[in-house]
Amino acid sequence: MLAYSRLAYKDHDHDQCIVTALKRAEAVCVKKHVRLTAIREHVFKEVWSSHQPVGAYDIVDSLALNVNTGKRIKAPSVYRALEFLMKHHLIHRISTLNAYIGRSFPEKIYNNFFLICRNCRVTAECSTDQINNVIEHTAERTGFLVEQQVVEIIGLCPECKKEE
Amino acid sequence: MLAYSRLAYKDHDHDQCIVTALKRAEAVCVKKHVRLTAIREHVFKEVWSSHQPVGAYDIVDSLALNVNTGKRIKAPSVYRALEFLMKHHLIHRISTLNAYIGRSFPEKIYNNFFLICRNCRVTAECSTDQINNVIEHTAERTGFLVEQQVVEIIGLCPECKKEE
DNA sequence: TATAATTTGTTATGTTATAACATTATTAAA
DNA sequence: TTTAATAATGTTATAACATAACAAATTATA
Repeated sequence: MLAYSRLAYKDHDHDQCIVTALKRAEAVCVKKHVRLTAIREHVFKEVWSSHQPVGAYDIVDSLALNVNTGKRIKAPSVYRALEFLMKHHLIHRISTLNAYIGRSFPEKIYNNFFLICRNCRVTAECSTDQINNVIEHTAERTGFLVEQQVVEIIGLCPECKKEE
Repeated sequence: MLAYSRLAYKDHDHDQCIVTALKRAEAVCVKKHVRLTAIREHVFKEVWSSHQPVGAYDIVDSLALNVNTGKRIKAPSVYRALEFLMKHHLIHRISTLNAYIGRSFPEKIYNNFFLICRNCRVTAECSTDQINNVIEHTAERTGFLVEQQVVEIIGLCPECKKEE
């Protein structure tokens, strides 16, 4: 079965995406007894601000001022928040873009991959067991133990394909 | 069919790997009427100096002095050489390590992936049509046009697996 | 040889990420 | 409910990776 973040390619009420994602994140944090602090929540929302991966320094810039103290939030704080969000499987890092994107399938932690549009940068997350199986199977034959997968497909999304 | 760079995991005469790779690179350059200049050859050999991906600044450091002029080869020169080698499919960039590694299958340009040991960093290149097919097939179902693939598997190589 | 095209040198800077240590906030224990 | 432990954040500095812009030298071609 193939699941992917279809909304990425469609007009939609993106605020709703953010609200939903945030609710899920809150639930995860409650369940795990970890804290979704103000900074972490801000960073999470910035990551979720679109279906394009967001760079760490974009987040630094857009956060600009700490709402509580009026001080500028600096890179290490943002990276710490990203690290926290990664650790708890709330976001992904897109290796080929050095950027971060929200998780579309919080329940499917491992076998996901990404379709990254080289034109508009919109990035869809896909989830299918097939790719996982092939990777596991081929790796096993070489005696390699798979722990983590980075599968990033670069090309043209359905919208940008039309225009070429 | 699965092909992978088995030697990466075995004791072997690595100088032979370098010699073979260099010969192939020379042949490619002759065929394409492009120049494998001194710098490019040095960079190529450094990339091939082991079965672990090599960082650009490792190359800068190890090149140290230009054999011809006695001047230090600086980052831009190394990056240009890497760019050239990438363009002509003579090396790969490993996205998750920001590092470069020689191509094991010069003839198989697209559907390759990597098994990267998180312990010793030894990286084996694999070539199989299966993974390619799955990716193509799944992407197509979403209307996405695949142009490039980054498939990097992180885990433990056969040797390091034993020791854990 | 003159001209164009390619390659390299050089300086500076942009971009991404983390180390190290001080301070503050929160939680848990006494 | 003060006290101690833990977690989170602030702050400064720098490491690591990469490229822009322009000058000089080298190589190919007319």
